[in-house]
Amino acid sequence: MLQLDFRDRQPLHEQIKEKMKMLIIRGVLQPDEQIPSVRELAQSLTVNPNTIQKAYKNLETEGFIYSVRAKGSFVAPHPQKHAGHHPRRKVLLAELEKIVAELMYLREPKEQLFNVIHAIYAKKEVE
Amino acid sequence: MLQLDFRDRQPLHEQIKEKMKMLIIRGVLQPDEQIPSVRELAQSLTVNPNTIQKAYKNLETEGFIYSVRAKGSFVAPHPQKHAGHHPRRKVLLAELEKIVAELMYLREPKEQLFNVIHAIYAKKEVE
DNA sequence: TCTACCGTATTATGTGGGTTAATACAGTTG
DNA sequence: CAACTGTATTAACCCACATAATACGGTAGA
Repeated sequence: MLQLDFRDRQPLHEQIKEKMKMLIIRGVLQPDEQIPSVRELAQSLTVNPNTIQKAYKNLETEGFIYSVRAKGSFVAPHPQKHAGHHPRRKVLLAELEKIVAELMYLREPKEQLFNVIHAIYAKKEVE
Repeated sequence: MLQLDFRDRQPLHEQIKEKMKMLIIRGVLQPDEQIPSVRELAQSLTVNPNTIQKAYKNLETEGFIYSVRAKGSFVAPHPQKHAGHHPRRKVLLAELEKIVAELMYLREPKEQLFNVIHAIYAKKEVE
C-alpha cells in the first residue's frame, strides 16, 4: 500500500503519517472509509505495530482520521469551511513562505509557481 | 544575531542553517559579505563550535556560502539565471505541492496563496 | 617572527528519540 | 468463545545530536 524508505532519516512514523495524509487529501481514501488496522499495516510494511500506532495517533490529533476502539480507524470527514484560525494554517503558510523565498532565490519564474497551485486546485474540483 | 530554540526537536545546526539561509535569501546579508566565524558564532549562541561548523558545511554544500581556510566564511553570490536542473529545485517543488495540497484541504482560498507569492516576489524587486 | 585568528579534523562521551519487542487490557463482532 | 480491533506499558538497542578537548595548516597584522 505505502512505500517507506528505511534509509531516510525521517522517522518511519512520520513517513507513514505524511503518505496517509496525502491519500486522504488527494481523495484516494474517502471519508469514513476504513483504513488498515494497526497490526495489519505493521505487518505489510514490516515495521513494529507501535510505529503504526504513533502515526495513527498523530493523524487523529491533526484531524485526518478517527479511531474507534475495537472497531478500527477511519478517514475523517473533510473540512467544510475555511477555518482561518486552524492551528495547522499558520504553520503551513510559514513553510510556504520559506519555500517560495528559496525558489525565488533560485530564479524560479513566478508563473511556474502559479501553475503548480492551479494544477492542484483544479484536480480537487474533479473529485 | 540569530535566535535559537533549545527546546525545539529540530537540531540546532539545522536551525542555524535555516536562519542563515533566510538572511541570505532576503538580502540582509550581501554577497561576499563576511559572516561570523565558527568560534565567534558558537560563543554568541552558547553552542559548541562543532555545531556551527556542521551548519556552515551544509550551507556551503547547498551553495549559500563559501569558506576560505584561515580567512573566514562569506555569503555566496546569488544565482544569476534559472537553473531548471538544480538539485534543490525538485525538492522544493515537491514540498510546495504537499503544502498547497494541505492548504487546499483546509479550504484555504487559492487567491490567498497567490497573494503570498506576490508579496515575496515583490519584496525581491526592491532589493 | 610572533601572535592571534581563521577553517577544518579527530576522538571520546553523554543524552534523547526512534524503533523493536513482548505483553496486557478493554471492547466489538460473528 | 474466538478473533479481531485500538490502546497502554515496559525494557532494550541503536544512532544522531551535542558537547568537550585537542590538534593541524594557513592567513593577517603588530
